[in-house]
Amino acid sequence: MSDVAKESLNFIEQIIHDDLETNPNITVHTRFPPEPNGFLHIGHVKAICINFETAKKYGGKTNLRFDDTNPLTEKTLYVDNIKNDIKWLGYDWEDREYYASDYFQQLYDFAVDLIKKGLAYVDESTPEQIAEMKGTTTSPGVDSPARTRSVEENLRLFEEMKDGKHPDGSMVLRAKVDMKHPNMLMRDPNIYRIKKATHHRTGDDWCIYPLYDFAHGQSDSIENITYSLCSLEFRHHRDLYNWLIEKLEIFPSRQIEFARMNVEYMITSKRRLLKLVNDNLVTGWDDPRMPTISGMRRKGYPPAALRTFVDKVGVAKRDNLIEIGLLESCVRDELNKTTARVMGVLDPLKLIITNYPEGQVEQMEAVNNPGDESMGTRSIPFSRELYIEQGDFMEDAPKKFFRLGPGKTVRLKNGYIITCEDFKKDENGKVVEVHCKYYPDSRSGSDTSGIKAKGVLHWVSIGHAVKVTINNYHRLFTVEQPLADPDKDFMEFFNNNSLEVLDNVYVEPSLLTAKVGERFQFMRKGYYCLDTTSTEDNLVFNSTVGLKDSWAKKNKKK
RNA sequence: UGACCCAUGGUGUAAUCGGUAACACACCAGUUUUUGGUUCUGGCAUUCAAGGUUCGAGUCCUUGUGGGUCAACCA
Repeated sequence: MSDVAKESLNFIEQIIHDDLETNPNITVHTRFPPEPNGFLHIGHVKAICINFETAKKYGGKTNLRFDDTNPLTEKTLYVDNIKNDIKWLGYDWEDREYYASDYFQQLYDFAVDLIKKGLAYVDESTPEQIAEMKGTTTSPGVDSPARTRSVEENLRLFEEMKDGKHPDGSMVLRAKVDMKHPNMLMRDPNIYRIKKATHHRTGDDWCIYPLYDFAHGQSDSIENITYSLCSLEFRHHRDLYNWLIEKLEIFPSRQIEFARMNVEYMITSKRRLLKLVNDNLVTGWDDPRMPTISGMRRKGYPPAALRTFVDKVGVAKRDNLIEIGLLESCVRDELNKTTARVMGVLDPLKLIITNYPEGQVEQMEAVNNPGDESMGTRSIPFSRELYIEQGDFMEDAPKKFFRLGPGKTVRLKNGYIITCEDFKKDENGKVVEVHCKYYPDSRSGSDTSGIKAKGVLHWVSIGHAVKVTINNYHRLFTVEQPLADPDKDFMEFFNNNSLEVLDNVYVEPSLLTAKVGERFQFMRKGYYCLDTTSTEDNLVFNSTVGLKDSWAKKNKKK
């Protein structure tokens, strides 16, 4: 059977596919170009995956290049974090770690070349004057008086700029394109400015720095990037990108733009995320509620789930709002396959098995993952006094409630079948103790009792359980699009209950050996990940995502 | 009162010389299940609008409508 089932290509792959047909010798070379001025977030994940995966698909390469042309905002600390995040996501740039700052001399030479060609000039107009002369989207701009300066003078002035003979902001180098161009970015864009600041890598070697439009495309060219894949908001820059490549006569990299993704309940604006951090509304950039890679990692999202997510989101050019459910489904799917099942009781209720011998302890064998035999088994202590969930007992249980209630019978997972015979309440009427009898011949794995129990409950043995802390995380915002309403500040939608700490949680003793970052499925509850703040005395688990809960959904509907 | 980009189900994407709407998530119903998890099965849109070209249009043309982007010595 031939597998020529035409695989559908996204529009970028289509372009590459067509290029390859005309010229099979093309090596697909992409790049991921972050500015090291902050933390990577879910939006960057898409850019990373697209650049790396596209190259991989065509046997090409992807460079990591730090776009560090603004010394005021960039730090080596961010460089290290970014590299760590990309590695964690599962991508490898091998030895191709580059910096725009590596090209400062080359870029300077390009600028000199442009001046010599009569295509760039030094302008000492103020930012206000330059803005004024730009015109508007509906009216053309006017030429700056500096536009007619001679090549010689431009050369001299530009060199003086480089030599630090002029103060910050006193003049800029502009490309001479067209002040009447319909694309505002083509109206003689600034390409070099003076900044007497210490650069995180080049120190004080330079006091003039290229602007984005004179650094990005040129760096792409220098690195022989064939496809420069970026998000749609750079569309208008492409005209300049191509103009500069043409005038400089350098390697013709091609920029292709795709739509960035918007995810429900998430924001990626650095300024706004910073506010959450500064106002201590989250514990930091790696708070598990944050949309940063470090936050999602700490929350327990597996890198493979993020990659699958981006793949399922696809690549196109239209505006989109991705349902958070898609992300969570990718996370669940991955975690379902890879995590060990354990039992933990989040809201304990004491259960006494009245006919079970006092002091007796049995080790029950439990399968770690019913879908993956290779994950093995473990043993769990079973005894007379256990904890079950408060929510698993109801005094007046409806018929469809497959859990415990007076006279009801259930199986204790990996244990015995029990029937409820009695319960105790405190002075407030709250059930505090449930009494059951068990059937000795119903032990898991060797059940000869013939009793049927529809419900299955998780539990822990009180005498053996480990008390831990759980951080239950909920959405950071109360609406899908906190930024959608122009009349309202996004903080109006901040969810003040996004963190719920449970400190009366008991888990099976096997969890004592859990490692930070390790992920588990707490049966019937959800997925949890051991947090970095865990200590030997107190394990802290972060909620990653809940299990699908059709019972809760059904009840909610009523 | 400009230029550029976009418009397929609830959501995100497919439909590769125009050939009769596919996949995933979500949802609904059922199946399986010592997790109300998982599995499996079935159900769920005629493609923004109006014209036009054509035997045939989601795909081409025209005109609308709607949405997005663009004027930092930021990237």
